[in-house]
Amino acid sequence: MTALDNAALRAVATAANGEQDRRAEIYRSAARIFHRKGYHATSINDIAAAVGLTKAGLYYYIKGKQDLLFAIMGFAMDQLDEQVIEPARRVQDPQARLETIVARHARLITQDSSALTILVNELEGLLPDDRADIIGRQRDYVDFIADTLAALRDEGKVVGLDPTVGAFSLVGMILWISRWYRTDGRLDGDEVVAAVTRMAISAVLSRGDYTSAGNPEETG
Amino acid sequence: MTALDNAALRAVATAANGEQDRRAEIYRSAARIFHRKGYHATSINDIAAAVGLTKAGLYYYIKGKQDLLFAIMGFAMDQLDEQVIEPARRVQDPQARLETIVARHARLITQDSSALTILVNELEGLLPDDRADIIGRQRDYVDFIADTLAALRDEGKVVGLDPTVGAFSLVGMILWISRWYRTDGRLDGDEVVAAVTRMAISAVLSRGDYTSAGNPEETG
DNA sequence: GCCAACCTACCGGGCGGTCGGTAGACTACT
DNA sequence: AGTAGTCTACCGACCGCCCGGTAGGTTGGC
Repeated sequence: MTALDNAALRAVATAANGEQDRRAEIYRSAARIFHRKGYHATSINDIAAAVGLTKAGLYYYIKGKQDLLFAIMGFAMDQLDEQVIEPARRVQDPQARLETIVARHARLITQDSSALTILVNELEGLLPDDRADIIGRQRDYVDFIADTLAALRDEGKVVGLDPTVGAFSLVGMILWISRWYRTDGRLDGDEVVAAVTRMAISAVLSRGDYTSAGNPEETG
Repeated sequence: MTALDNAALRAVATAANGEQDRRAEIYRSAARIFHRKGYHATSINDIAAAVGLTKAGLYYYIKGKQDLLFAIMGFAMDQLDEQVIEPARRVQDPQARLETIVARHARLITQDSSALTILVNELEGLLPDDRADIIGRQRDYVDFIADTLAALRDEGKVVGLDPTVGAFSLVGMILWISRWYRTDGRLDGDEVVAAVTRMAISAVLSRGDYTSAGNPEETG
């Protein structure tokens, strides 16, 4: 029964896909499950079952649970490099560049948040060397945004905002999308991306007439 | 040796504290470790060792790992209710109320982010009933912010921003603080709170002269 | 003598990971 | 055409370890 089902599924999969992207299917499934349950709460058996293999069978394709995690995070970081950082680097005007960063990052998340969310939530599951690698790449990304904010400050468009704090805050706003955005929700992906991008730009650009509403009790 | 050390530590602790806030010390330690390593990666032994007990000794005070987590999250949610929501409810003016929410929530995080961070990161470690409880209280909080944004929209201070998206985005910005803020960093807690509050308000308030910098390549 | 506040020793179970296979497709040689 | 060998893609069974949790003490202060 189960053997037959598995054989049937495998036949379909083989027909649909090429032949050796079975490994890709494993990474995709693992990312989905890590995203849903968390790295530590996910067992190798969970992943094996999700791709129709036994645990031992799965180990034919992967080296271990930690390598699986590192590979997923590396993939996510590559996505960020290729789909966000590189395109944004080609935009000269700082404000347009910032819009590119936010919009592209947000769009990646609305399209498939698994790997990108794991990237920020499961750092402590990595081996020290791997963690250092990923953290370094993440810091580069934040620095890139901070540099863009510094350029806006030099243009006079941003006043009184620490570029690093600004960069972190924007990143937080963007990453949080994966926690509340639902594909079948009231707004579609493009609307969410547009709304968040508008907020992000508005958050950093100075407005000449800004004044606090004042808050008498906010002193203790 | 170890027994002596433990006894010494206990003596000091007993002298310093009252008598039955040993339980509070356990919750505080557990929150700190859950925050650092994550719930699933933390063993009962880790917590026991941190408070100078054996595992069995720890079970004299707690009912189980899951109850410990739920208690911590409940405590964090209580903090949010008492230190953020209730004070903000007493502020009538919508903009001042939003400033109160952001500033107070951000300040809680810069002061001690453990419980509040666990509150958002370890939901899937809870039993279904407990999870439903916490999620409900979290939703109430987001709705409270969204209502405040809706009030600002009615005043004409916010234009074209979906209150729910706005609320989620602000929450994301605030929660992310716990990931980058360091007590010994360049900026102190008050500066961070002020900067984030200013950004949050600026993010939602409309500016008459806003125009996108335009982004030709951002169409595919 | 009693009770709060612990301890040592243990339990069943699930974990990541490995070992020794083997069915079957595909070649290689006769 | 037959058959021996080889390699890919898996599986069942197992390992040692550590987990959350418990049973049954022991001890020291009242």
